[in-house]
Parts: sequence; C-alpha cells; structure tokens
Amino acid sequence: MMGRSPCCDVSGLKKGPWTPEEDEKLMDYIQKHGHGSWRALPKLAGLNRCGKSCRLRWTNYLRPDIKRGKFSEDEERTIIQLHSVLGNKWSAISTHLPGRTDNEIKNFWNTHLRKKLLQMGIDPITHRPRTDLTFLSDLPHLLAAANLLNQMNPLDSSLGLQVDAADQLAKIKVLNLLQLISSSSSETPNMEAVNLLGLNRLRDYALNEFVQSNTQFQRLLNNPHGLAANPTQMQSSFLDFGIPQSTSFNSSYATPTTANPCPASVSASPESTIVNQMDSKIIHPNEISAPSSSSTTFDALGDFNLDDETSDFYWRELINQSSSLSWPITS
DNA sequence: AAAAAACTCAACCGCCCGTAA
DNA sequence: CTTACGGGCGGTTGAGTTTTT
Repeated sequence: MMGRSPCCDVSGLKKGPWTPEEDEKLMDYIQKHGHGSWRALPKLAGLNRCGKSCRLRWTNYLRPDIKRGKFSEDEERTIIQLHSVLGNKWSAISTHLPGRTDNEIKNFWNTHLRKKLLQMGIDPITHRPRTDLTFLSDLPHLLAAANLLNQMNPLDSSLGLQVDAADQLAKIKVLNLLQLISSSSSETPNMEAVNLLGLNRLRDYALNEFVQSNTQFQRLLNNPHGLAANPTQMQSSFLDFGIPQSTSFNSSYATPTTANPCPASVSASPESTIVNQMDSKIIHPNEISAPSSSSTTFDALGDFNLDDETSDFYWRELINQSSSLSWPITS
C-alpha cells in the first residue's frame, strides 16, 4: 500500500485556526470527561476536527497550566543551557520549564535565541564561538556599545538596565573576538576570512578602544554582577536538572575535546602568548576534567569572570602589552 | 500614506516509537 | 513474531501582524 494517509485527509474535517466556539467545546468536553482517546474525542465532543488537531490545540493552548507571556531571563538561560546539552529536543527541554510547551520553546528558540547567539558570535548548534567571522562585521556596533558604556554613569539607575545589557553583550563579543583572533594563525582557514574583513585594522582599533583607554570598561569586565550567565548559578541549576552525564556525552551536540574549533595557536611570537594563555583560560580548562558540561561559551565566560584575581591579571597583562603586541596574524 | 520586507507563532505534516492485538 | 494504531515529536508553513523603506 502507499504511504500512510494523513489522519485528517478524510474530507470534511476542519483545519486551520480554532474558533472560540470550538475551543469551548473542547474545553468543556475535557473538563467533564478527560481527553481519553484523542481519536474518538472529536465525535464525542461534537467537533469537526481530527483527534490530532484537538490534542495539539489542548496541549499547546487550552491546557490550564500553560504560562503565557515573555520568557524570563532565567528561562532564557535555562533553554540555552539545556539546548547546548540536548540539542533540538524541545520536548525534553520543556519538561524543565513549567508551563511552557515544546512548541513555544521551539518558536522562541528559532525566532529569538538563535539570532541572539549568532549575534554574539556563538554558533547556535555547537554553542561555541563561531568559526566563520562574518559576525565581526558587526564590530562597529560592538565598539559603539563599549563607548556608550564609557559615557554612561553606571550609577544612574534609570540607565542601569541598558548598562547591563550593553555590558554583557560587549563582554561576550570581546572575549569571542579575542579568542578568534588569538586562535587564528596563518595556517588556519580562518585566515582568509580575517584578511577579507580587514580584521587586522579592526583588531588594532578594537584593542586600543577597549583595552588601552578605559578603567570603567575594565571595571565592568571584572564585575560579575552584570554577567548574563552567572556560572555558579548555571552550574548548580544544571546539576539540579539531574541530567545524567551520559546524556551529554551521547548527545550529538557534545563536542569532543579533540574537535575544539579554537585550538591554541602555535605561538608564533612570544608576545602572542598572553592572548593564547587567555584563550586557554577561557576555553580549555574544564574541558579536560568535565568535557560534557563545560563546553559552552557561557560556561567559559563564567570561568573567566568567576576568578576576579585571575581575570584581573590577564586583563592587566593584556593592557600592559597591548601597545607592543605583535600578533600571529600578518597583513 | 502605501508598499515591501521581516517577524511571529499557531497549526500542520510526516515520521517515529511503544504497545496491543 | 509481525503489524496496525494512537500518541508524540521535530521541522516547516503561511496568515496575520509589525517594522522598515
């Protein structure tokens, strides 16, 4: 026989948006009888729909325990964290977000989070810094954000939120930028993109802009308060989910240590080591001990910011040496 | 003011899987 | 053991809405 025919192909069954009347019928019926067999339900409830359509309408919309409205930042972080482990297992992800349906999470991911990660230079599939550098064409905006930071009084509460947002974004982008730059050597395929974008000039500009001038930005970099992904919280909530280690290891999205897209570049010059060190600091350390849960950029950033003394050290080193930096990239 | 482009999200489709027959 | 069925899942669509030009 041919492939299975769609359940509602049998003519006459309504498709498309639900009317309030239909909703009411469905709700009434389920309230009185429970849903029982979805296939049998439409006839019993007096609905001209297929059972599948009814089930979908109920689980994604009419169910009384559904939370509506914007996702909180907490939920957002949870989704990103879980997605880095589970991939597109929307249903599994939704079990950790009370009142949110898989469909809603999927939509939210596709319309918001994916873009957000891309904009931050994070590959939404691997959750690691993107290896193509096209996002860096956005660098002017990044720099503008950083400049704005410098002009803002961070104590001005009316601007507090904006400072935080810009702060987070700038931090993340700078770190990814530095990772990518520092991991590019003339041998890597990145090189082409780097030259294409005239990144060398951008790099100098960026470093001068970020590193040389401002104590305020530096302070913000070292200030964990505005950090998008508080590492401690992230780690513990991650554990709270009770995700078995094996899940992440088996996940097709878990990146094996050998496939690190940001390999420590061969130190072409002594001066480049500082950035490479930082790169290692950012990306590598936990991978060795716990490859499963620590391979996301958020975790990496968390590490970087967790240890104030260390990050302070690296930034100071970077600042001290920035004027004389000779990079492994040559123009 | 109007047209086009971009976005949103409810709902659909086809496939998969567990299980009852 | 095989197969048919129902429920569930992830990918995709497209009408309605909002934003941009």
